[in-house]
Amino acid sequence: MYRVKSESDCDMMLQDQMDSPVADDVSSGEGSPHRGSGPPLKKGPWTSAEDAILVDYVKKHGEGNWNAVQKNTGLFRCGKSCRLRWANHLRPNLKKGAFTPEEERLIIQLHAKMGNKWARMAANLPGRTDNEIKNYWNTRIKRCQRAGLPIYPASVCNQSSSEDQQVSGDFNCSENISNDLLSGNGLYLPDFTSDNFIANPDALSYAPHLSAVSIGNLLGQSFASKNCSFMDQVDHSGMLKQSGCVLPALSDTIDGVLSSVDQFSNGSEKLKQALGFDYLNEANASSKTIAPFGVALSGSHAFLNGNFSASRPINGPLKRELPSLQDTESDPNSWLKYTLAPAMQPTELVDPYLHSPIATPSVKSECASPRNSGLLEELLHEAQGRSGKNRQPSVRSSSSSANTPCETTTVVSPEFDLCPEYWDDHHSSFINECAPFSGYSFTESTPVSAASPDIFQLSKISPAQSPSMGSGEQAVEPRHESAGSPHPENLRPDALFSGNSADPSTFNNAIAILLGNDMNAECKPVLGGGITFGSSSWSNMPNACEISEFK
DNA sequence: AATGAAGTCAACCGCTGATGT
DNA sequence: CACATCAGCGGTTGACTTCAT
Repeated sequence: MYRVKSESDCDMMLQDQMDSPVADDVSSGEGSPHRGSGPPLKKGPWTSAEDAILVDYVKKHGEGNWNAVQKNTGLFRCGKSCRLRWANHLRPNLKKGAFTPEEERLIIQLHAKMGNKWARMAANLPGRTDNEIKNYWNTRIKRCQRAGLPIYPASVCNQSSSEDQQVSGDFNCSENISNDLLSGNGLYLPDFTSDNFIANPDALSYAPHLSAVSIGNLLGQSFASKNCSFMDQVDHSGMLKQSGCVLPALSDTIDGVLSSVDQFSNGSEKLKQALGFDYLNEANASSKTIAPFGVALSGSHAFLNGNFSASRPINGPLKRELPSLQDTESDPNSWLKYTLAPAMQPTELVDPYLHSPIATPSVKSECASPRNSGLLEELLHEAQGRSGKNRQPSVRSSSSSANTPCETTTVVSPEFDLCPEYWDDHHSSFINECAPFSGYSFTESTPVSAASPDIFQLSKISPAQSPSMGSGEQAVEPRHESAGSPHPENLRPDALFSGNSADPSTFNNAIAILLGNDMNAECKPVLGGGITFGSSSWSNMPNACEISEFK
């Protein structure tokens, strides 16, 4: 008679289904948007009667042609729903029940390799469905997030790291990149350099550290990678080889920025100290918060960790899958919060810069799920072990209070300790150099007081300038002089600190791109190891460390 | 015991690529 | 080549359950 127009129109109904044996179920009222134009397709939970009909149909006709199920059986379900029901619940050989520890490990390993490719992961887990895996992963993400634990345990990271060098045809590079770019899978941000990682396994970030991870930490690690080339760290799968873990290509980009910052900061030891970077050279700086960059990036650990939230005005697909140690919903440090929340007043924007969520070691009670079968314990164990090791007292370290487990605590960061004299001399250049990280632009006219970062005048990027805008738009309107879109090459992270990069618009644009404006840009692996973003091949970019601007 | 938070699960939705016409 | 359809994928939502207070 008439067919379902498309699967998006599942609600459309065949007229002849009025006589369906399961028509009674439909009348129970679940979803009936088309009452006037025929019986609606049923939504909601399947009944055993419906299951029986579907099973019977598949036995007779085999899988596929799911829309025909509706026609041939009178089942008031759209083909899509039938397929899903069959695939997830009715097909034989489905494994039910909780994941085994082995399966959990496999999932984590696969996710480290593939990102959110649930179907492909399911292919590696006989009897498991993509939906199951997806649910498991999301739950796990949530749990780890609350606990401030890394998503990938060290063992998995190490294994993935080594495997990753072998696995290249297993999955498509561009897929990985784009997916990971979008999903921010790079939650786990261990040391940026393999040397560091190997020499100092403790550099492996763990929960409390990561939850308070700052750009300073990352920068500090980056400082150690003097000879690393930006692109050298990118292998064909878009991961950071040297990281000791698989890191998405986004991290490459970030690393490029950091390398550039490296250039900047390395040549400005005094400035570094003045800005509170001096601890970067300390062995265990990871639990500290850096205020000046905190303005710019402290919250951005969310970004650096790949934590985006669609609950903020950002591209929708970025929300749930994102492994996040700092839920932007609860984390006052969220950089995106500052960047994208238009309603916030500058004064409101300030305090969070000084606050750092500190996860306590005593996370187990809350975070250990009774259903967890091992991996989480592994993480917890690791976290606890490391927390004891790494939490060395420091003169400058934040005083963490006695928190309830997993409680997010705001601690005034003592890291912000500007040298007034130096700041007076250099703040304007610093502002110009660093502002882009924040999503705000410092104004040079801003009176700067060494003791108080909150006197920074922050001019917010308007929502219209946020990364949530379409890829074709100008993400960040240059707050200052620059007009028009800069050439993509000029937006390369390494360019940010090279040459006369004092133009904040360049930084702002670059950050906008990093944050998503360019996320939809074509990102393809290039034979030879480079990655092209759109038409601009980054493989040609100079080694960031070769830029001598700040040497 | 009541209540709210968190976790789990099933299902839906929108999008995309493949295929057919 | 354009369009329609289908199958599949990934993200999201909502109902239900479990747990903690």
